[in-house]
Amino acid sequence: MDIWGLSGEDIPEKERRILEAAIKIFSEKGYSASTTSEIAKSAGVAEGTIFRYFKTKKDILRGILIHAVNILSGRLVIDSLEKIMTRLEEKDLRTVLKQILVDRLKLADSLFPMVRVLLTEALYHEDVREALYQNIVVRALTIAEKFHREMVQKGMMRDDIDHVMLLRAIMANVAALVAQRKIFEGKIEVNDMGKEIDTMIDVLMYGIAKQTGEDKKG
Amino acid sequence: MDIWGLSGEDIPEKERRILEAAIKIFSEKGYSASTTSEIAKSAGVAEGTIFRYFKTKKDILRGILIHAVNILSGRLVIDSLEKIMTRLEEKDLRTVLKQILVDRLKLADSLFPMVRVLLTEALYHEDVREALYQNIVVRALTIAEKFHREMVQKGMMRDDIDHVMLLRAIMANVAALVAQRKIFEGKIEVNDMGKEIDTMIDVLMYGIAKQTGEDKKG
DNA sequence: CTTGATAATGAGTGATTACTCACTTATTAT
DNA sequence: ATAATAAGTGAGTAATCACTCATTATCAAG
Repeated sequence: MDIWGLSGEDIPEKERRILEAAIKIFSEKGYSASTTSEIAKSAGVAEGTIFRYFKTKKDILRGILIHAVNILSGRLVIDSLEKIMTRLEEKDLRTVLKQILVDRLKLADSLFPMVRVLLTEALYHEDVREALYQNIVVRALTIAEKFHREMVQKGMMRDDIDHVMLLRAIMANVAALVAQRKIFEGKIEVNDMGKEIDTMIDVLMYGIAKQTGEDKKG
Repeated sequence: MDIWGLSGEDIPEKERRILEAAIKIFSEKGYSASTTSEIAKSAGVAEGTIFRYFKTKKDILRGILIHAVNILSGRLVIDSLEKIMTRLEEKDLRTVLKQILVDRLKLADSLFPMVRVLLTEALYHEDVREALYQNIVVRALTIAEKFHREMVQKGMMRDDIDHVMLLRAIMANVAALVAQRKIFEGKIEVNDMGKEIDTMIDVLMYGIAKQTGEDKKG
């Protein structure tokens, strides 16, 4: 279990410990409300040690954000998404969507602390948004466009919506499900997660309006 | 133009000025990174005056959050939503959805600074989430259930999805559109907002899958 | 105008915080 | 074993911040 997504990389042991501790503390209290002494204690190092690896407190945050964007834009997100979407072969739309959803939900669970820090900073700082946009949104849009084109070609997806709408619709639903699970966990009762995802895909594919034809539930 | 939603209410002039300034500052830099002296300067009062109206800095935030929840759960959100949803009469689903969407988008625009503060706090504090849930989610779910029941009765909406899914699908799409406009404003080009909303409603109603029947675009 | 009460002020204060640096400990080379 | 270098430490510091309070301004009533 690599909760933080900081394994593998060639980061010095101590620096990694500090970053992991910082993600934990920042994610619990927010950046400004967190203190360097707290991070030091949590990382099991002296406060001075922190400043051997990071010039300032802001630098720790920068380190986390760069990492978060790398993880999110790297193999853990885009690559696996691309893999699912390009290895379409004979799979139908429902199967592909379910793969994407289950994949993304697992990811969102494991990366949640990091994403919370990233999300908060993105809410307040244009440069973070710009990095997010360039590294994730642009790439995701490219993949979505390709996916859409192939699915239209196979006659499985509408051709009268563009890929921006498509990506937004999918991501909005994933985000809503994650938000419901993470923000209002336990409050909105969910009987069965598998069934929940199936229903969501159904709504995503066929909408909320009453269908007159009998072409659903393929 | 009442950007903050603090008009009408019976709040002393000075207190309102302080709250408005605090919303502005908190929304720009986040609660912890904002200072009381900054708020005082922006409100045009002495720093000491703030503490005649609010015992602590946390109390200012509390005041804002209470206000935000009141506004969001009060006439500006739930009431207008209820009005649209209950005065269905002969309107079709598309018209109703469009009314809801346009309504909510205008609202999100005007209340954005307040919502940003609320959202950030909700990300980090369980009690804020609880207040949001009890005052907004529960009430919205009640309205959604009623709306769904009536729409099913009219044969305009699917009866095999529950109202939780319905509300989530609608809110997710609204949130995604707002997020795109506010967070990535200008980055993702949008040709025409009216057309954008129409397409979104279409996707919401009929989904992304290719339809075989010819019952769309009613 | 005088008086009493209330509202507003901003210099001052104790607490907290990010960051430094003189010193200690660990590691490596010879 | 010893020297040289690097890594780690934590008490100390200057700056900042939320909050206080003695003083001043504003206002109302007689």
